[in-house]
Amino acid sequence: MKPQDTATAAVVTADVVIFTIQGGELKLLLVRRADDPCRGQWALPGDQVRMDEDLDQTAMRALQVQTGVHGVYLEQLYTFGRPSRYPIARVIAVAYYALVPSEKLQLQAAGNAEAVDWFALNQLSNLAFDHAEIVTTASRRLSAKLDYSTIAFQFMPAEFTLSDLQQVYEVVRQEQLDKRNFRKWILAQGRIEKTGRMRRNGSHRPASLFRVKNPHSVEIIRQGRSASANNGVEHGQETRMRPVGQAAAAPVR
Amino acid sequence: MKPQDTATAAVVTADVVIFTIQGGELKLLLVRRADDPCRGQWALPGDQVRMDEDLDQTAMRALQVQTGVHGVYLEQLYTFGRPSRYPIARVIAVAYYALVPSEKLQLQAAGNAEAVDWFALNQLSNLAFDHAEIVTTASRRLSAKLDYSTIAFQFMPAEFTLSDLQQVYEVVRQEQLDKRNFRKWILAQGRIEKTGRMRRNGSHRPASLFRVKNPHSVEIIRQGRSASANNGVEHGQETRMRPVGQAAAAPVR
DNA sequence: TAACTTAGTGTCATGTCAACACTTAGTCTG
DNA sequence: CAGACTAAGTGTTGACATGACACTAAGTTA
Repeated sequence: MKPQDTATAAVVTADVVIFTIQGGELKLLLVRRADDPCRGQWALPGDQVRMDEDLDQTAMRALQVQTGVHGVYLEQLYTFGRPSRYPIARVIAVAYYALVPSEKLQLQAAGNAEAVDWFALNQLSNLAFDHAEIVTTASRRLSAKLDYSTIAFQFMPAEFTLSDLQQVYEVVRQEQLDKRNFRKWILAQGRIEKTGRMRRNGSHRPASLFRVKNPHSVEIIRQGRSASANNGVEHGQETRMRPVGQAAAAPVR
Repeated sequence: MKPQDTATAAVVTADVVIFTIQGGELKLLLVRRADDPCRGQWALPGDQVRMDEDLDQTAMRALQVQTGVHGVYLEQLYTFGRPSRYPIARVIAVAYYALVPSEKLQLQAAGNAEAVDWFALNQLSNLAFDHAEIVTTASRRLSAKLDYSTIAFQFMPAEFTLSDLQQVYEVVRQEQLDKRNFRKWILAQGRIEKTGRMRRNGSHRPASLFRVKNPHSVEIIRQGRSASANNGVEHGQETRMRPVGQAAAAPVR
């Protein structure tokens, strides 16, 4: 509430889980630490929040330094502050996650061509600090959000096929989807449209290309079906997850 | 990531939006500030994160100091860190929200009987700092979570009627529900059971009392209907929309 | 005992979801 | 140039969930 004299001045960082889809896998960007706590280990890109900088700005800066990309989806995830998460100093991490379309990927080694690489989600070495936990939280959030928002489009390049899009859902959700049902569902939303062009690659029928009508917005889909009906009158009168406490289920009491 | 010498040591606080249902209204607890930035204004209860204290602990402490209650639902919400949100110093607020059952309400003026009071959500004076924004974020989260989790039970006393429970949904969601459909829906979940006792108050038929079978857990309901498909699912935790950028819709690019 | 008040209960139409297989349009190869 | 190969593309149906809708039951009070 109020900064007292006995203040705990902590270092605050913004760390970003940068996701992309590459080669049919969900990957994220890691940086090999050059400095000492955990030197040599892979860690999430991030930096300290500067004095006159918004948290979002710090996250965006970290994102751009590593990937060079602009204008990608970025959202605050959760704040990690266990005192033991960082040795010696008290460092609190405001974690973000970002989605980068595969097309923008080449920019990877933009800044310093130091040790930066993409890793598939399931083959992560042992990450620095509590970054493994942050990654887990981010993956869950991403997967959940695919269901009830249009966030998946944020992975897509300017033009893509329906199979491409379906693959994004399959890779993130880690389950197979039915082709016909998927197409019906995604087209019924009316959020993508044919570009008119075709992609012909392998030795098979070419695929229609689509674009996202509104690529800069992420909307909520599932319009809150909620606790059964509401209005209507009859006879003129009727009328993360992430609670504090153990891992993710029951709050401490 | 790493604390540098040019470090930004910020003050970090945990502020809590404490919700309860009282008199058919969704209310939250505010404290009148005694100290100077914004002295005299109403603000969310909160305190600085101490050096060896987890963020969750700070939030719980703030909760207990003001309400005296133990064992209520507490969940991290979002972190607010605009440099301008606090004059002079850089103060970053990790916001939490808590749900307190109406039964525990009397404990209100437990600690210091200073200025502490419950306010209906729609009649808030002008709050200190960016606390109005925090409250808005918390309300949205709460309302969303009612839909896809069993969080509503956290408002309930040990025994309650179905009408009581329905009222919680109606008050938070701000819409009327159909009695028959609500009962069907809530009972079909199998998460509450009759205690066998009745409550008789007004001059009308008495109501059966119910209890929550598993009052300490908050579960996800809506089992991910997702993008059409075959097998079952798991589920994450989650929140709702809040991409970096303009208010709440489109991420900055 | 009549009036009042909230508790409590079931059906049906509609929409949504998931399961399911074959045809089309290309390329490649023999 | 015909046959094999590959991924694209396309509808129907049954099961289930949702939401609209009205009257009876069991107390209390006048």
